[in-house]
Amino acid sequence: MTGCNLETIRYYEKIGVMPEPPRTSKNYRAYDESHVGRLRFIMRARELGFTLEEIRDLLALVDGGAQTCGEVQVLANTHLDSVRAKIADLKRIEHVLSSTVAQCTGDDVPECPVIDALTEVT
Amino acid sequence: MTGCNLETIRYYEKIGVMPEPPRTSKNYRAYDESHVGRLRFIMRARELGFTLEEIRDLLALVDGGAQTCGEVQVLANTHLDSVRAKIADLKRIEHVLSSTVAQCTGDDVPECPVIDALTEVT
DNA sequence: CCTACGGTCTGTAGTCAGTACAGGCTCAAG
DNA sequence: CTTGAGCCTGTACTGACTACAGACCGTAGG
Repeated sequence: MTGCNLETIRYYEKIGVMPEPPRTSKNYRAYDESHVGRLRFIMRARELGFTLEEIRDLLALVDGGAQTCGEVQVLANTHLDSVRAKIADLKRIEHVLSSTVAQCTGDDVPECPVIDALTEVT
Repeated sequence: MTGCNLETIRYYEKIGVMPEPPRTSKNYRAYDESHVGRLRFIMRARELGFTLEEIRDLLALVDGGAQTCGEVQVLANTHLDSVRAKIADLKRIEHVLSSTVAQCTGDDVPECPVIDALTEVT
């Protein structure tokens, strides 16, 4: 229903972000709509890059039933900051790498600007 | 000399990207200039986001002594592609997240666009 | 009824790139 | 001689899963 890997769901159960569902007589997990909704919530948050720890915090607010927009906003903004920091990091890497690779001849010669950049003594 | 954590160097030795250095009579590792250069190479490559597996490949080329600019360029471009893919991913996340958070009132009310987006049934 | 094939169950081990000890040896300064 | 710091090995931990092993269960076909 959710497209989530089965073992991932059980992992979520083990670390406590998914509740333990009731069992059938044969000990099979019997999920209902509430579990599906919960799992979708987790999956969407994961897609947005939230860690399971952050998701735990979000869920704690929602489960408490007394979450406020302000509280959620703080969590989301913290995460947004870390996403932006990662983008900045990767852009810096992209810049260095692409300008170095651009100097490659790509030929069958041993001299290579990429190797030079990595070997530099400075 | 390199600023690298000691345990990290030993880890690199264990996984075979750093060579086992000769030992003193008291079994201490005795590094020389070549080790320092090697470690700096690894550290620079790590800073550029290369995985240790990719670094292993780069080092294999260099160690063979017969690396060509073309071969290195292929490895670097593959990595560059993955960096660009990550940037695109994060930008998508940044966009969704920032436009959702922008709708927050930040007030002491339970209604929250972020929670709504994560809970959506669609 | 029997068998084969797929599903679920638990539990453990592996991934990546390190970090953090525990328990022991060695070295230099005071 | 003591103290503190360095090094040694080895193991366990992180996050977010994935991949089995070995056992049980359920259904379809013969």
